Amino acid sequence: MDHLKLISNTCMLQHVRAAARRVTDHYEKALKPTGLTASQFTTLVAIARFRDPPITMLAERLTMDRTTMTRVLAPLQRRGLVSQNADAQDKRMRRLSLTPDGISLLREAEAIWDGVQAHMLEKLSPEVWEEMRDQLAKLT
Amino acid sequence: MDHLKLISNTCMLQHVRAAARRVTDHYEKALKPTGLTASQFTTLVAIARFRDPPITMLAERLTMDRTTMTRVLAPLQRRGLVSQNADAQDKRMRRLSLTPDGISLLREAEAIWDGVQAHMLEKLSPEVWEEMRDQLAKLT
DNA sequence: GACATTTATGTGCATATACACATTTATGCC
DNA sequence: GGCATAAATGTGTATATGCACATAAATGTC
Repeated sequence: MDHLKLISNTCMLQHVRAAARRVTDHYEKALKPTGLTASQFTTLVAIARFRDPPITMLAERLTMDRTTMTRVLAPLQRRGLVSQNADAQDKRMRRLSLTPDGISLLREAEAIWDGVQAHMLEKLSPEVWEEMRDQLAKLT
Repeated sequence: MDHLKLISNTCMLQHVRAAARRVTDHYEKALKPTGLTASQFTTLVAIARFRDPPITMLAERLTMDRTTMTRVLAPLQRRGLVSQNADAQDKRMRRLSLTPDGISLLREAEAIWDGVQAHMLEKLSPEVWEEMRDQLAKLT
């Protein structure tokens, strides 16, 4: 097998990114009724889970660049789903929280997630996915 | 475990995308001397491997949207690494090929790839990666 | 041979991604 | 207290990603 075929067939960069595109496609099509993108859904979940996180912490939790996080938040704030408030102690920090509309839309999206996630798990089985997730976590 | 934690911990969308960002980061930092991005490197490899492919075929091979492929090609053509030529039989098709500069830069990038890929395989082992790649391929 | 359909491609738009650089506020040290 | 440093955030720029829509060339049908 020549070198180019070796790269095509085994390159981690290519295969992990292609898988991410395919997975994104599935979830975004399902989430379409909410108008949320993949990044936006993930962000809403993280804000709800981590209770008023500042932007930098949110970015770290999602393994996302801090400045990317800022851009992802923009359409969410424009839609009135997320609000920012300066921290009382440290005025540099902007703590993020879901608005009532954000909470309500997230509930709707969570129900959709249940369905897509179940559908995706059928392709692998929950056990294989759990194992894969742990392996993916090693790619740091 | 509440629903938000379940999503955070198991969501395929989040974990596969986060892994893709991390992997991209590793490869792009290594490829920096070539000035190639992740998508650009992958694209050069595919053009070299599939011998003058038209854009749509290239996009299919890389599981990438056709219009995304068009945009990825733009900076490569601007740099004079890739050229387009209308097919002799079917004038709708634009067949892609590497220029001498493109061939030369790809050779340089391939050498870098060997190093990064080996480094990434150390995190998993080649066997685990091969298994993971096959599982990722099921996520269609 | 004319016309509807299909196929290959491009473009406008919105968001995703991250680097380099700039700004504001907090902290540490003397 | 004053100043160097660090920390949290934003902005300009370039590429990545894909949808909706548009165009041009080939193909099929009558």
